[in-house]
Amino acid sequence: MATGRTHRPATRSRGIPEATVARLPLYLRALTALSERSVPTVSSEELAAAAGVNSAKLRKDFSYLGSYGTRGVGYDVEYLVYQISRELGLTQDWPVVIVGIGNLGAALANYGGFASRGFRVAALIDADPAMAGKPVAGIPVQHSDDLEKIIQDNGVSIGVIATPAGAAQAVCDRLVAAGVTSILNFAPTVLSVPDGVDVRKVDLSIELQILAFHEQRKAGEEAAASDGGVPAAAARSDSADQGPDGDMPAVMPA
Amino acid sequence: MATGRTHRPATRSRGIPEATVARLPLYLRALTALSERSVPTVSSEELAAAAGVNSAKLRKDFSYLGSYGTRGVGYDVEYLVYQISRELGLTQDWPVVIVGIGNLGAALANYGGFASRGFRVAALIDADPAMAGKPVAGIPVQHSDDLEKIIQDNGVSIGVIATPAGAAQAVCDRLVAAGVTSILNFAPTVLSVPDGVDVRKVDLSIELQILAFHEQRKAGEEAAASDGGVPAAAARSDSADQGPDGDMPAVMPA
DNA sequence: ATGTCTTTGTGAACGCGTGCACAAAGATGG
DNA sequence: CCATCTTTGTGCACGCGTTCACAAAGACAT
Repeated sequence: MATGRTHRPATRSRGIPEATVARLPLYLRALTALSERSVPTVSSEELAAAAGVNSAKLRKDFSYLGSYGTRGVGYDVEYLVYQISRELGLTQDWPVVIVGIGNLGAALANYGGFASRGFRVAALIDADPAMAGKPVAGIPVQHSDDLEKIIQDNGVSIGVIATPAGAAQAVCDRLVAAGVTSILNFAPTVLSVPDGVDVRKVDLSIELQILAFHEQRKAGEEAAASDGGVPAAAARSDSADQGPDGDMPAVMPA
Repeated sequence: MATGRTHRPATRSRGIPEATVARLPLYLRALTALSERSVPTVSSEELAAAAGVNSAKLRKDFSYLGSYGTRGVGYDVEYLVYQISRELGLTQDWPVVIVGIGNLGAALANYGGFASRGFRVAALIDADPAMAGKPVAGIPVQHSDDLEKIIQDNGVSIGVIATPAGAAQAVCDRLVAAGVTSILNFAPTVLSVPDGVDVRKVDLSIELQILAFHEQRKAGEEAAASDGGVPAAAARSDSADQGPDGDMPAVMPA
């Protein structure tokens, strides 16, 4: 997962476990693909394979939504698409603002999957006056002075933060004060928000570091295995290597 | 979290829980900020607040790495930065390739936090011949025909996929065949990989849908609370509303 | 050297999530 | 109408992760 939730830890919503909610979009995507191929029904086994999960898990997930399957047959694709969409709240329109129209913000604005399911980019906002009026993805960028007005006029409740880390908390505070209650944060910072506001973060750097951890471990194991069983910490022959298992309070490449 | 892991489910690496590994980058970021402000030591309480976690959790996380704190005082910032960096494998250099230089790929290439900690963009790869040679973020884009050679020449073990969904699995297969063992996937698809290869995914669409779920729930609760206790599904006055709790196997806005 | 005070490190309990394995349900064919 | 076969829905057990609460450890003052 390239993400981690913040806040709202144990508040099981209407009995649907958080882990299940996180998988529903996955199922929905697989089901939509089946729907486009006009497949009428699908078994838990097939759908689970398409979504990359265990079939028992999938069945249990669906059981939280209700009994939508038919034993001996499987699930009706269209029906399930509708039920999951409704459960996720995708049968209504969600206006979204993107704040911070740099490289990433522009990429997000252009992202097709954005508009595809109930989400609509209501406005693009940037602090740079030079950006104001310039169209990105067909939408004119507006200056952040008007942030509050934009939020209120469009009834926006979901905000995307794609600003530099330094500006993120201030933007977040303004969004929340203006009425936004869900935030998707791409800035590499921990945001603090009042209760009742959901924050999800997407952090490239964290994901890479997690991969590096496992990568290092794989390299170490492999070296140990071919060496003769010594559980060495890390042993890569390429690239400059620091002390193998040093304990010195050294400085870092930062 | 804007992510979910795939594969390597229970394989506790060297005794460090996966959940802890996922938090180490967070601690590292907070510690680096302290280090830049020349703060010598920090207590678990302070650091936990900066990282947005519980202090007991933080102490337990650190206990997996060893006893690096001093009772009555706290943790030495520099020392801890080094230990976590080493544990995450950031004391070595990780060449990374980005495949798919569209809006998102370009944004990633330009992302500063990329190079900051041990990661180096070794190459940008795209399937479009028109892109070949064109510099993005100061690095010339190379054609995907040369993918295998690029991987091998640079000793790349981490690949980032930023292609359209349709191309992702094919790119993934080629990366893995060429020797990549860790993949960060931005394409909205489930990738299947052989054992021993780690995949982490970052999926904007999924994150938004999770937010929408909670948002809908909040709106419902609020309406129920002000209405008189009926647990209605959703009741927003703005924007067109579908049937409130319909059960019909209807079609979807897709 | 001794006492006090702060903060770590961890034992233990609890809750969530996962996966097995099977009974119940329904379709299908004779 | 009955038997068989497929597939769902779920009870149950297990393991991971989180949190509490406290004993042990060390700093610091006297």
